[in-house]
Order: sequence, then structure tokens, then C-alpha cells
Amino acid sequence: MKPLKVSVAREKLEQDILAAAKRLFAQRGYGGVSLDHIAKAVGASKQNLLYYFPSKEDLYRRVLHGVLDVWLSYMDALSQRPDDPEQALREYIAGKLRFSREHPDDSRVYANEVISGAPIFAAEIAERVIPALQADVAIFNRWAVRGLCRQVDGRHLMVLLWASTQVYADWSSQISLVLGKKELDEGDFAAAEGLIVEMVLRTVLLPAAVKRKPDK
Amino acid sequence: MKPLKVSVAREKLEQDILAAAKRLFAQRGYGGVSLDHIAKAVGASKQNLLYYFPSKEDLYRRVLHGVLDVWLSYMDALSQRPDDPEQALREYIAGKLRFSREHPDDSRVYANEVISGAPIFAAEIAERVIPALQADVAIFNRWAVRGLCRQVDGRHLMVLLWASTQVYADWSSQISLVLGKKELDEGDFAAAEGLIVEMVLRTVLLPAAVKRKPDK
DNA sequence: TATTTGTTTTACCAATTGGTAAAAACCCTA
DNA sequence: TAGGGTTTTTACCAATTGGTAAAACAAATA
Repeated sequence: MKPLKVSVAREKLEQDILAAAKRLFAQRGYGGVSLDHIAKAVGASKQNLLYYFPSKEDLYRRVLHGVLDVWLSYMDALSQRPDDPEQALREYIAGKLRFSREHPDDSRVYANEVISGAPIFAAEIAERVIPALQADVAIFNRWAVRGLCRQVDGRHLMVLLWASTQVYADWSSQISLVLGKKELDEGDFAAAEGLIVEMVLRTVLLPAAVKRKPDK
Repeated sequence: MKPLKVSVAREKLEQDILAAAKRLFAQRGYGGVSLDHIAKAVGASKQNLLYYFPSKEDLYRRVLHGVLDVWLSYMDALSQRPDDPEQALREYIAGKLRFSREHPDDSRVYANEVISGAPIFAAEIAERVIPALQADVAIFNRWAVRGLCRQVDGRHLMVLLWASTQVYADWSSQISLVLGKKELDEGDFAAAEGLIVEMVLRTVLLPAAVKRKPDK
């Protein structure tokens, strides 16, 4: 009705809290973060924080919801190119790696929740992720029927795509150690993209189309 | 000196504590588990637990150490077949998937720690994982030089192998949702193995050797 | 300016946290 | 069975946990 400037300030602090909570949940998991940690990270009191979010679990749900929004927003590349498997897959992989690069904390919050057995997330995953996945699987099947690509189990292929792209966010600490640098840079993501694209295309595309090397 | 039967009972409880701690750390992360949880899981008191492990962090370190032992024990497949890339890779992938199937909690504890930035684990990873990885990378390079396989970036390939196999432990809750079943069974792991092996072989092996389909 | 609305602070709370100290119980051997 | 070492229990502890209630403050409107 009338929330105007008030709402702006409120919105600001609310977003700050969500951002700080995301960062902390990503790093230490739900149980490893206290409301006090989050409150101090945004320079507010715990009670003030509880004014905006009625409980810790509620705050966590809000964070998860936002994370899933971002996660899904990087998942629609396949449907954008319904007639070109190669380009669709290239863009999907590039997009997912961009997600890992630009939103590593979202990726980690997601991973933490899934590793825990998705006690809070399961319903939302079933409602929002599974349909998106099924749409992608259907696209694979259509490609296969039309002779545009080989027949593969789209579900396992999607799992593999998720795993191999998100690992560059979730495991960045170990990958940094492996590559012998402090943190991953653009070149590392480019190398990862090259390898993943090559692997997927070699597996999914028809023999005739695989000959040429991917432009790297 | 003389610890005999005593030591047996002690060892038993100590192992029980480590096992329970591993299970709980896997599910809820370090911060999400209290000593009381662990103690109750083994039917002991918190103080009794602190008699065996002087602090929570010490217990966690012990768990991590054991996890890394298991993790590494599934990592030596490449060196076993220094002259046969295809078979070596098949066995490596099969082994890593077996690890995911037989030791999902180890995989999850490892993942939790790495996602957190490996605050406690980094040193041990640098000391034990990196050398093992470098040995594997060296094997790839040797194969390439001898013309047994294509030239690939072994480091990124290993990351990809870890990601695509461990995801079947760490993300089993989401993959179950994706596959529409309560939990993953042997067939799912077989399907995953088939796909991962196919992808890796198509990428790593020389064109001539890729013709034949993997026996599935 | 008075009042209403929205926001923050102060003051609590019981339960749980990781950890210590010492007493008690247990168990083997002399 | 007495003693000595090992293990467990009892009794605490200060700090932190998530959360509530109400008072104080701020801001817009009437």
C-alpha cells in the first residue's frame, strides 16, 4: 500500500542479511553459522535480524530459494537452441561454468544442502529442478530421434554436466592446490570448458560431426 | 607395554566413536554436530568421548585422516596398468565409483571439508593428494609421449574424474530425485560407469582405438 | 504537534555448546 | 585381596545458542 522509502531501507538491510547469510552458509553450512555471526557481518544485532527473518530456518529457506533461482537461471541453454545440439551443449556448459565462476557461494550452499540429504530443499528441488531436468532430457531424446545426436541417458549426462561444472566452484580450494595457484583464474575456467565441451561433444554428437576440433 | 584386552575394548569404542562421528560430520558438517550428538550415537557420555579424543577438532582431524586414507586407497588404478590407458582408466573410474558406493560418508566428509575451503585439511591434501595426482598426471603424459593416448591436461581430467564419480555419493539425494527412486542401486552405478567410461575413453584414447564400443 | 507506524535496542530466557576437575568404578595382576 | 592403572561418571563451568517481550527510538502522516 504505502511502503515507500521505508521499504527501500528495509529492502537494503534485508538483502544485506541474505547476502551475508549466503556467504556464511556456503562456507560453514547451516549448523556452522549462528545468527550472531550473520548479524555481526552486516553490523546489526541478532534481534534486529530476527525482526526481518522470524527464525534461522526461515532465513536459510530464503537463502536457498534465492540460490535455486540463480541455479535455474543458468539452466535454460538447451531449450534456446532446439535444432543445434552442438551449440546448445557448448552454451550450456559455458553457462554452468559461468555460474560457478560468478556465483560460487550459491553453488556451495546448494551443494551443502544436497550433501546433507536436502532435508529442507527436497520439495523445492522436486518442484523446480526435476521439471527443468526433464525438459532437458526430452530435448536430448528429440535430438536423438531426429538423428541430430547419439542416444544417451540424458539424466546421467545432466548429472555429469552438473558435477563437472560445479566442481570448479565447490572444490575450488582443492583445484587451486592441484593447479598450484592461490585461486582459479579465467584461464583455468577456459581450460575446464575446453575439456568438458570436448568430452561431451565426443560422446553426444554423431561420429561424422566429431571430426573437427572445438575452437579453443 | 601391557595394554592387551584393555586395549581391545578401548580400540572398539574408539572406532565406534570415529564411525559415528564420520556419519554425523558427513551429514551435517563440522559445525552442525555436537560432541553430545556423537556421544549419544555410540551410547557414551560426552566426557567419556573427551577421554578418548581431547577435543572436538582433534576428533574431526582423526576422522579426516581416516577419510583421506580411504580416498587415496581408491586412487592407484592408473599406476597399476602403466601400459594400457584404456584398461587403466576403466579401472580407475570403476574404483572411484565403488568408493562412492561403498564409502559415501567418507566422500561427503571430504566434500564438506573441501567446500569449506579445507581449513584443516589443506596441509594434508597438499602432502598426500597432490603427489598422488602428480603421479597420475605423469602417467598421462608418458602415455601421450609413447603415442598410447591423446594429449590432455591431466590435472583437469583428474578433477573431472573426481567430480563425475564422487557426485554419485555427495549428490545421491538429488540424483535419486532425478532418477525417481528412493536410493541409487547397482544399475544406476553401472549406467553412470558406462557413460563416464565412454566419455573419458572417447576423449583420451586415440581415434583409432575409439571405434569399438565399450563392453557394457 | 500529536499520533501512528515501522524499526532498533535493551533485557531476558532456558537449553546447549566445548571443556575441566575430581571422584568413583572397573579390571587386571601381584 | 590389595594395589595400581584404566575407564567412566558426577559435578561443574563460562560462553554461546535460537528465541521472546517489551521498551525506546525514528519517521511519516494527520
